[in-house]
Amino acid sequence: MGNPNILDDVFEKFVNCAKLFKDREVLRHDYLPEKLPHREDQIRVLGQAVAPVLKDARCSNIFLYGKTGTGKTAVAKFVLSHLESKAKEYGAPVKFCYVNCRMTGSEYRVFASLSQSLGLSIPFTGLSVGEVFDRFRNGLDASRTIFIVVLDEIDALIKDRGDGILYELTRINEALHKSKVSIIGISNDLRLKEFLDPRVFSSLSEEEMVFRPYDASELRNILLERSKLSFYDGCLSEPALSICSALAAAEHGDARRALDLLRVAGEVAERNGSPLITEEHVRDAEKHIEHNKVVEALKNLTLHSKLVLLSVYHLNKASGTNATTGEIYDVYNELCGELGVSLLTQRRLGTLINELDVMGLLNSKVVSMGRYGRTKKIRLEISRTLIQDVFGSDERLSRMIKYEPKLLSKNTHNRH
DNA sequence: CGTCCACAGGAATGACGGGCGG
DNA sequence: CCGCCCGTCATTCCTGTGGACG
Repeated sequence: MGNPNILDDVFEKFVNCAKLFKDREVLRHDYLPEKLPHREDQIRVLGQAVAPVLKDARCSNIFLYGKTGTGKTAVAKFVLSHLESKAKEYGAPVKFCYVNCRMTGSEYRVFASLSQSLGLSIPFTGLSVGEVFDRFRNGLDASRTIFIVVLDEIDALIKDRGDGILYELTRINEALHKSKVSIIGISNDLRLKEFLDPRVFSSLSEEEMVFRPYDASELRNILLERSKLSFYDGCLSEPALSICSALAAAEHGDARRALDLLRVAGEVAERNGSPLITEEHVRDAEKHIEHNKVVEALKNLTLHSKLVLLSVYHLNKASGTNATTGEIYDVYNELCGELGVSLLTQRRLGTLINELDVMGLLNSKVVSMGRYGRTKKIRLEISRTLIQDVFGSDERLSRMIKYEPKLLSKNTHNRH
């Protein structure tokens, strides 16, 4: 078989080159450090807010706002884990449950997850939401605890499912005799209140905390702390550290982003056999991360979404101008015909286009062409070559890349 | 100034695979 | 095994609309 020397080389290089990583885990964003620099105030305030539970009282419901990577989740977990150990010390019957609403996905699973943390077993599916809620309530009351529910990324749940779950939760205390519930809501979206029933909102944010984005120097400190744990001494160059924090600061002060950059930069450096992480490696890392995200997104699309993208691909190439929904539908129709695939409605196509827009693969904006109607102008947001690269490996799709839609030639009645 | 195009995008309603309790 | 409910994807039907044209 083949040529073992090649692999030998790779392994050899890996083992021999200076090791950079002491502990890679530290740079993951779900790692909870012992210190959260620049969040001392928030920790203190949140700590004060939840402290009453140690004296058997319910604490206020609290809402944490802030963009991604501003430390909301970290602060909440940090405070609660300390609270938990304090509670043990005092023998206070406190329990908490952390749920990430976006990951969890639905009301049903949120309640299932809450119930499980109480030791109740809830089937994956099969029950009505009401039934799960009842079981949760009963189980909770029986457990005689003060229960703190952390609902992270709550905006994701509310935006497409409404505030029913929160309404139920805010009222649950009325039905409890031996237990109490407090809610800590975490939202990335500052406009969340607009989506909420005002009654729910006011009961939910008895207290509010806003997390400002980190600035470059704060990010720098955070990275410095973590890099001490994750890399061996002297492996990280000053300029690399600075550029990491600057890049992440430019992107709404996202610490998560900064940590990702640093970790990937480390991996790049390691692969290059460099004993030092340099500015260059960080820049490579930036491209790398972006590229990977897009490729992953492209690969995971459904066939129809891919065909929509390809339709835009063809239209943009042919006319040089932006495509409209109608044109896309025509070309998409043709591609489906070529592949012998049943086609979706135009209505459905509209939502697919919006989804692709949100993912940043397309750019669409509504424009009115007056007498000639109202539509969306759609443009590809990613390079054509990337589409060719990713879709080219699929036999059917690569045929559709080469295919020249007939409609393009006769469909040249473009005004203005 | 009203008309009317070419859609946008909300609401209601299936169809369907998965999974439950009984 | 049946009847039921879940969540997801899709269709059907629908009302809404910015602005160039006449």
